[in-house]
Amino acid sequence: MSKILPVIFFGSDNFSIHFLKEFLKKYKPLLVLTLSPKPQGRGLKMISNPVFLFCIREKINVIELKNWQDFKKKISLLKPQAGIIASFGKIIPQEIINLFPKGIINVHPSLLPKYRGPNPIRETILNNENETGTTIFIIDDKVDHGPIICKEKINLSGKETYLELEEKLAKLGGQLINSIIEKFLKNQLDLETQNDLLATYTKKLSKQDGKLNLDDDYLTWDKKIRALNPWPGTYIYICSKKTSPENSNHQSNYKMLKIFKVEKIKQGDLPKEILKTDIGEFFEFKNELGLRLKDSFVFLKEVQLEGKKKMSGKEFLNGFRKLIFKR
RNA sequence: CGCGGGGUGGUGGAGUAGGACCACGCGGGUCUCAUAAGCCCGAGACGCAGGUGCAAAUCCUGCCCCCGCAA
Repeated sequence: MSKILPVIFFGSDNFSIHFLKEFLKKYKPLLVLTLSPKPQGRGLKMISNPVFLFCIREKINVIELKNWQDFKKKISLLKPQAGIIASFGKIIPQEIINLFPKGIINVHPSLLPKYRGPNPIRETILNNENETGTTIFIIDDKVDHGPIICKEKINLSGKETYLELEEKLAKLGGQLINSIIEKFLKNQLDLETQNDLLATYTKKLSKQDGKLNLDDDYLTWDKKIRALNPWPGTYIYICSKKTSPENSNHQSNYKMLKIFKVEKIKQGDLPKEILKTDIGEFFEFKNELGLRLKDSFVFLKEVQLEGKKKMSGKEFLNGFRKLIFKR
């Protein structure tokens, strides 16, 4: 049986859900607060937050944040001791923080003070770090800045994708919280101030950051593909005109081709003609779609053309062979 | 009513009114020392419902489904 703790949980995405799954093995929060649905997706439909749906399914008290005033009333009813945040997506006003006698603690997927800010997991992969971890700290008035309760390191193999690492770090966060929360509520923990001199910051990413260049090397592609999927996505542009595109390179002649998975080919396995392929050119080998990069040859294993479904490189080749080898 | 693309054999595509085509896969045959090879033969499809036309995959109307962008 889970023990009910006098805490309120704040979360709004998959990281929060992975965390919650771990947390719920031992405890239950008084309440989960998530963000209210906003118009999104195709047709701007209202779609409930995944955390909201998760809590309904797990039969946990959950409310959507309408405004902070309403939430204050909720707090005065429930009288929580502390708050726990895992990827909430909104800054909590100081006024609200003050209503929690023990404060609010945050689960952050990096080894603070490194990788503060909104994208620690993605940037960790992009920078090819060989270690990362999860940090539990108490929030204050600056982003990811408060005193640290505990942190735990994990080693990276260089093969992790965003989704894998997100799940792993969230789970670790749950385990850490489970091991300290009761002591925390009894004020039995020592805190460690962050050394701001060692701090690094991550920035918001945009679609633009997912662009892959045909003349980049394999490592760059690999890092981006692992770090930037499913969002913001990694892609190249290919010419979509069937007949001689030479007379015009107008933008409408190009379509975005998302690239989800590539696989490096040993050069020794390739025949001579293919080794002569120019950088950035496609080729066909053993019924698979290949692409020559700056320093290597890869198979495109999983791709998606604008407006089409995600498909294997092989399937893409079946239909778009003429488009790709028009020359 | 945010913008846009699309539903064609098992898979991915071409095809804007009159023989449904291509690639891969599948079945059979054949060639080779051999092949994720070649050659021959074959099965199998136009999302649903109406409408216009001598004739509809193609034009019109309604519905269902899939997807990209933007946020």
